Amino acid sequence: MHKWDFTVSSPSLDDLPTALSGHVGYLLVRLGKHAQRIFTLEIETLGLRPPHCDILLTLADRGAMSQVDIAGTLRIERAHLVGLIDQLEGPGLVVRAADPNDRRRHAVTLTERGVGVATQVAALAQKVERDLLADLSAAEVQGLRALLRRLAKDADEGD
Amino acid sequence: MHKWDFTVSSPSLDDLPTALSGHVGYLLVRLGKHAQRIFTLEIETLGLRPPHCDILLTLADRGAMSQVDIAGTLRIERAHLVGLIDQLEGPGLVVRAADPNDRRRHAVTLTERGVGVATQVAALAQKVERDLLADLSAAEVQGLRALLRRLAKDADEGD
DNA sequence: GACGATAGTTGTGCCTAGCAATGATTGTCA
DNA sequence: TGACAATCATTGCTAGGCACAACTATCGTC
Repeated sequence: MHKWDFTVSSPSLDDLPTALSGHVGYLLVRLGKHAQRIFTLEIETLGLRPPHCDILLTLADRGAMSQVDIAGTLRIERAHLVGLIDQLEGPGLVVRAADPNDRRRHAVTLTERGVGVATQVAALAQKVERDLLADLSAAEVQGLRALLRRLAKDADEGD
Repeated sequence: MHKWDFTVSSPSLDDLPTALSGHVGYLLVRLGKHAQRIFTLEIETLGLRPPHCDILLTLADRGAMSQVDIAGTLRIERAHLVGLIDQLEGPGLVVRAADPNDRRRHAVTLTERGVGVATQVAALAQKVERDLLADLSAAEVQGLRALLRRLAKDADEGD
């Protein structure tokens, strides 16, 4: 005889102590990791990881930027950015150009190919967004986004 | 003459391309990391890291649990849990006991000291929660929590 | 009693993140 | 003009989080 005849359902939120699942902070951490995970799987086919995509989308929106500016905008360490830009420059998605006004700076710019990949990334991000918010109404999504934006702004000011 | 007389304000959400800041997914990732970061700083004084606290709070709520159950509830790898339990057993916050019914299992239980620390952790979590949600009304917090809970539940079912 | 499944453990590798230090360049100020 | 602090990109080091494979001991099934 089986000791347990029912299949053990994957533990859901209901199994969590309210000391965890009742906290917005914990939910944010958990959902943030989940969103990161499914996005990572989605962009795997492009040979990119999340920070690469953040950089591509930022450059697509802003045009040329120095590495300090990119790092500041995306809250990435300058030091890490070096390798990330290298990995984007390898396949020819971005180029580093010397800034004539300030020879310490490298102006990072999207190539034509980079623009194309950025477009694909944006499409995949939209897909992830739809999957993530499938069960919410348009009004709920709008309200959620507004609240999260306020929290994010508060967090930025707190630094 | 200074080239820039104004101090460069820390880049906020307004500096982000809407391709990023307009996505709930991106906001969740960013806020999740932020919540994790301030909580980590808060519990540093206890010599603990976030996963330790998750375990302590879960055990405080559930009583004795096997390591697989803990791992399943908290979505932590069994393998990773081994070291975490070790680190909690070292200072005497939990104990591993042999389960008489199943000698493969180790029943992990809070010690008296563990119960005390779990209480401190819960208090710090409350503090972080207040800081994080300082600018939201009670009704907004409630609405936000409800939406996040639904998303978390969807995410669990999707696995 | 043989066999597959489960629990705990060990090890490996990748990604993320923070901090220190260096060389080149720039802006400031005496 | 020249000394000096600050800035930019880079390299190196350290550590946590996470996923996966493999091993041993034990359990449940047949």
